[in-house]
Amino acid sequence: MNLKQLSHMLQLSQTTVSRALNGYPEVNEETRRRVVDAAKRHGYRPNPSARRLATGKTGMIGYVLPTGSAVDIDPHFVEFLSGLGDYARAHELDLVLSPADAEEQETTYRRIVANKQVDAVYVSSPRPQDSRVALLDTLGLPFLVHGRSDGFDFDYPYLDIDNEGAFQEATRLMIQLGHRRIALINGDERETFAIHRERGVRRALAGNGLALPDDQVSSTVMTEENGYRAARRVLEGSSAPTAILCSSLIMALGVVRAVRELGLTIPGDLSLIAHDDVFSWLKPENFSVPLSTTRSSIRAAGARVAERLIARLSGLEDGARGEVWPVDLVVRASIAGAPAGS
Amino acid sequence: MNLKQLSHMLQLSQTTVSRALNGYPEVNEETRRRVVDAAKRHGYRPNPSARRLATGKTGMIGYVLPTGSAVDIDPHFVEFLSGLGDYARAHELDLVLSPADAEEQETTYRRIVANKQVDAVYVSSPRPQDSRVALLDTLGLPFLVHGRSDGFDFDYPYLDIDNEGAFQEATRLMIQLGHRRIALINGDERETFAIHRERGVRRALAGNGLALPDDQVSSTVMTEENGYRAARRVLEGSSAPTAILCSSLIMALGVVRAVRELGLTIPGDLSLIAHDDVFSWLKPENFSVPLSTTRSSIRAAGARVAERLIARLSGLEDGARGEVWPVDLVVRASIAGAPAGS
DNA sequence: ATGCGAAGCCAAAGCGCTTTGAATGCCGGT
DNA sequence: ACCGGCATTCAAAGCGCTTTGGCTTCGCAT
Repeated sequence: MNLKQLSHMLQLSQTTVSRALNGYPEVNEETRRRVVDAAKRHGYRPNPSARRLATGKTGMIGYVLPTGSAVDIDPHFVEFLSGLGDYARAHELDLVLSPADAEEQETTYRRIVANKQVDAVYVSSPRPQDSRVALLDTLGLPFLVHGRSDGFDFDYPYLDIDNEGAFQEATRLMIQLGHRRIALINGDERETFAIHRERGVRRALAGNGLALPDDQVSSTVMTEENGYRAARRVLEGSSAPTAILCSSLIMALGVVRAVRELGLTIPGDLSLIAHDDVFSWLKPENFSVPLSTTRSSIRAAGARVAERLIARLSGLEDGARGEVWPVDLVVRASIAGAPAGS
Repeated sequence: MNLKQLSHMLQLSQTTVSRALNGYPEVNEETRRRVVDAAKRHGYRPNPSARRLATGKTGMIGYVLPTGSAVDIDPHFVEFLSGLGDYARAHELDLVLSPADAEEQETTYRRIVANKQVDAVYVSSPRPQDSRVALLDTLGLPFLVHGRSDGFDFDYPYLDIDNEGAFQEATRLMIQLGHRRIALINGDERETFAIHRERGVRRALAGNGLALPDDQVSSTVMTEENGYRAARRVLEGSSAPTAILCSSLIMALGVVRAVRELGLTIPGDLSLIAHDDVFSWLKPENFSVPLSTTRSSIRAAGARVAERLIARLSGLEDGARGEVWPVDLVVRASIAGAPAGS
């Protein structure tokens, strides 16, 4: 059943039927009712390919997926996707993943713009002065950044959490508990979130006349193994920390392993706070010593990104609004006062 | 730059240019060269929307993403996606994710077929007699199943690993080590892979005159917490197992936690083998006691699925071939002879 | 009576490609 | 000299929608 058949059946022109269905004003309400009704009864659905060709709108949002044999997609991605999909579903909005060489994403972005493959894209894991943001801005493709890219002289729409505030808060708490030697086990230092978190830690320390020595901070891809290595390094160093801030639950697994291997205990010898993106398959309360966390649901962020993207496509949202979510600090058993004599 | 402009520039008809570019035989080789050359020089790329409308082909593959507030996308998905994307990238093949209510995927499948949104789809986490497989078969949309769906009287294309063989092998090894009470901590029992794994365990046990009591098997969503609970349950039961087979590394984390809490040791009191889908962020060799595993890279499977899908679209693969990969059994420190007197 | 704007509808022209059906020129065969 | 056949090429007809520009009709002010 296509438009031609439907309009013929209704004894109307395609123009009128099309307009009736798309909510244009220049059609009699009575007529519109007839049309809408008939369309529903016959299960008419406009052919998206045709509509696309005519309007240039695709009804899809895109994401350029960095790939490569050496590239591992972050497990956070899937959680984000859950939220995004959950929201998008209600709007029958599909998501197009365009795989690209991680080192050469620009051509892919250009391609999807030239081909008008999607109406908008979202960008994740941004870095300062992220080239993708600059590119999208000049290409004019609507986009939304999950995270933030500092250092631009123009505004752009983003959704981020208050990484700096969260880690500042967590650090401050450690300090209040008497900790003086605090280490940071962070994510990839090239990414904005990691930079913000480190800044938060430094701020809190500086506010109390303390510092974060370079050898007390590690910035690597967030795997269990890297968490373990970083923890061993600092804990076996000459001035072992009494508190550690960690950027992910997965790294925290490694930290806990290192602590155990060294015969130390949490929170007796070491206090630990990690960031929790909220996974269903790994929960901080289920660590052998329940983990204190800075918590923010990445899934909720996914839903919000979908929501804003959809708003933007339907013209409800414009401008380049940045949105920053506060982060919860959840205290559990993994922190305590600094060990005496430290 | 569109076809019209290009053909005008070449003083040729759109027909000929189109044919030259698409490799049709009825065009002079000399002409073809000219056309191809000019197209490249001017960076001409056929508009996919137009091509789609004309041919019905989209150049995209699809995946119906089950969503819902209670639905958690499996972290395995992202690893699979890495492989898929990595392969698809080389072919400029995009992937369309269509979110659907987990309980009502059929309408979504029907929609993407009716709209001709993709050329083929892949299906994952199949169950026996999976309705999606039956549906796709009748709808005539090319598809490939990652995993297997037993119980159909027709053939369909799939890529699966030998779950039964892997767990049979692992169980047999436990038996050879003297274990007699073996428990299974499995994934969702409704999914084929879990059924096959359980079957593998039972086969091996039966082959040695042993059985798998119902209270020694647990089948739940593969989270750390569920692994922990299942482990506690069996280990605190009246006839605690001396060996456990576990369906995922994440669950194994929970098992290890339970073991530790109960004051037991691996492999002294308990031998453990888990299935490893190969994640970059959590490796079996990094468990406090290195974990023996049945290993199969889900990422490689993703790449292979992409490869076969592409072959199918270009007409290179037909038929309904099932492909089953063997699984490696990797022995590490987590297994040992059954404790004396057990 | 005349003019005019608003409401409502329509025919037809795209969107940019593929593909059908036909035309042209050139060859060897009879 | 004439014809069927092959190699090339082209004009035009879709694909199914949106949108432009126009055409009626009707009510109301002039």
